[in-house]
This record gives sequence, C-alpha cells and structure tokens, in this order.
Amino acid sequence: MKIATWNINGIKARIDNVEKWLEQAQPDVACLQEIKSVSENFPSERFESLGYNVAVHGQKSFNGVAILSKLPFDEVTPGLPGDDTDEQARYLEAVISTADGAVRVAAIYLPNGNPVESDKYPYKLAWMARLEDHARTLLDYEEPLVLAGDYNVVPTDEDVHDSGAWTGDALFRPETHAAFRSINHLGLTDAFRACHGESHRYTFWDYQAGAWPKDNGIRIDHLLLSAQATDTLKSCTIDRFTRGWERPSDHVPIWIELDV
DNA sequence: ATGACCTGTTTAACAGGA
Repeated sequence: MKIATWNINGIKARIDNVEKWLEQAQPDVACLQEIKSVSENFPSERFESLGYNVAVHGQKSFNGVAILSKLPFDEVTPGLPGDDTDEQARYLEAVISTADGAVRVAAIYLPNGNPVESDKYPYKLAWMARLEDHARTLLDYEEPLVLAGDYNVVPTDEDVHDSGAWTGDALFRPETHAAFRSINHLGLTDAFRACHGESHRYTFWDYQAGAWPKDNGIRIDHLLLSAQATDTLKSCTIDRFTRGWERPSDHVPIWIELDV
C-alpha cells in the first residue's frame, strides 16, 4: 500500500500537475495540503475519474486539506480536536479498510508560525500541543496510523542546507523542535529517517533566490507512523522530480510503501 | 548578473506563505 503526502499550493493552479503525478505514481492514498479552495469547488470528479474516493476539508483562499483513496473510506473526520474556536482547515482524518485490516490516515497542514513575534507563533505551538494530545488518543487504538503532511518543522540541522540562515525562524526554533520531539516521543517513527541515513534530503524549495537550482531546501513534509504501521514499512521516497515541472508547487510529494 | 517568487482574491494591490 502506497501512501503519499503533498502540499500542492493551490488546487486550481496545480490540478494538471497533480493529475499527471497521480497517473505516474499511482498512490493508493494521497494526502493533499494547501488546496486553497472551499470544499464545493474542489475538483473531486477529476480525481474520481482516476479511480479515487475523495474527502475534502476546505476553506476559502487559504489552507485546506484533502485525502484521495483508491479504497473506500470507513470514516472521515475533519478538524483537529481541542479548540472549537479554530476555524482554519488544517486537519482531516480517515479510516481506510484494506484486506489486512484498517489503516488510519491523517492529512496535516501544521501552521507556519511566522513571524515569531506575532500571534501566529503561539497558535502554532498550541496547534502542536493539540496534535500531541490527539496523537496520544489515536496511539491508544494500537492500530496502523499514518500522520502525514506539511509539519512546517525542520527537525534537525541535517534537514536544511544552511541551518544558520534559519536560526530564530518558526520552523527551526528550539520551542518548535521540542514540540516536534514531544510528538515523536509518544512512539511515532519518522518514516524517512527510518529508511534513510543520508543528510540534506529536502521536500521544499522556496520559489525565491534560486533555491531549487542551488538545492537550497528544507525537509518539512513528514510521515509519522505508529508502531503497527512501522512494522510493515518497506520504503520511503521523495519525488523531487515534480519540482522541475512547469508551474510546480514549492513542495514535492513524499510517500511510503507499507506491506499491507 | 550568483539571484529577480507564487497563489488567490475585492482583478489592483495585498495577504500569506516558508
């Protein structure tokens, strides 16, 4: 079973690229972030014609997440628990049945948090605390769980071209690192790190300052796995080639293969 | 030239991104 995550930076601008990649990569499940569309305007029929069931949690102009699945959804739950006043569409959870049992998958678009002096940074840290609480609940189910998405966290200085340039940034601050470690320490496994020891493998390259041709990127898109999912983990791959396509997203897909 | 961005929206500048 192939499960992918990709921040597409706008479904209207990216629909052709997303279709092209789906046809090529053939993921069983694809978590999409930053669809930047209300649910009603999401082109679900385009994906249904490629054989996908579609779940969307959209919002006007910003944020928005979706999950595409070749297998039907048993449950779909929009929104991260813990704050009823939070109106930003950043979390969508689904249970998908396979021949070997259920897999729970979440599409996550964790807040960026910049600028740090604004209320956006406390919002990011509060959101991470809510994610930790919810992950603790989900891990109690002792089932295959995949928390996939754009975490807006550069885990270590191995995951960035020039760590000095990111000192103090919301993606790289000590408080951000501590919150991310705290989530991981619940017993989750970073799929990419479990499969790869090499440094400087990235999932995002800024549109500005020649970041892509210089390979000046960051690794911020992650798949965090429960023990039951990690037991079946076969591989983890970054599809960096999409960054070289016409009109690319600034993120590329990253996917895992599970032996289920 | 050593870096000059991209998306969506109130379609003209602006907010937000990372």
